Amino acid sequence: MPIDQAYRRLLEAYGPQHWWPAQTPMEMIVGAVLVQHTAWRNVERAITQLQAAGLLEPGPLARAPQEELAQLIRVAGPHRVKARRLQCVAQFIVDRYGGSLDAMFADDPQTLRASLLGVHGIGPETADCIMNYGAGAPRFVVDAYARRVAGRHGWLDAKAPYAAVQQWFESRLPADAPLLGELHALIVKVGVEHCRPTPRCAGCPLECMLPGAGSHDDEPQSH
DNA sequence: GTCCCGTTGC
DNA sequence: GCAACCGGAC
Repeated sequence: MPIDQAYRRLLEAYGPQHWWPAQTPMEMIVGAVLVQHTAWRNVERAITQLQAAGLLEPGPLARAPQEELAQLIRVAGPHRVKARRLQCVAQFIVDRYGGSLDAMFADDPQTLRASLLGVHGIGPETADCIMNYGAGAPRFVVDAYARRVAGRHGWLDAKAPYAAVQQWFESRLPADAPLLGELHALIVKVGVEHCRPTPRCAGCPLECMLPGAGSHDDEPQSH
């Protein structure tokens, strides 16, 4: 069972990440949409803009002029696409739960996840971010980094369907929302720092877990 | 030029 | 299955 060992190594190396980095649940949801295929650095700037404009609430966000909203989040990549997505999510919260996130998170988890997947702009990864970090459901968030790390370590096929990758992780770990949330955060960190498109294995906390680790003679030695 | 904590539409 | 969305950082 390499994954629980990997979790311990990452936690030891990096410490708790305390995700999701947000002041409120709505900010968390907005961040989860904005971060799609975008560097987090730019998402932070966009959220600051939305905060200043008073648009980190479902009602105001849903009612804002789309062009205006798009300009505010311009820094976060495909802004017109994401403006539309944010408003769909905000409208969903208003329509289905009267704008109350407490009401939304009190809904049955399986029902809520299915409903979220029906909202334009929310795919499986974004839905699971909201389910774990928002609703406190024991869901592992499968992102490109998780696929990359797992694929390179030979744990599974990186191109497997979302549900299959998620099942691989969840079946090997406790059904514990904080733990699964922490693992996702740690995997993002190791992904940003080491498991990049071109791997930077030197100094990686998971270096010694690579297939064939210790059998190579071309690795820089640290002692 | 490549890549970024994806999702949608063709 | 794959391009479009898009600006910023390296």
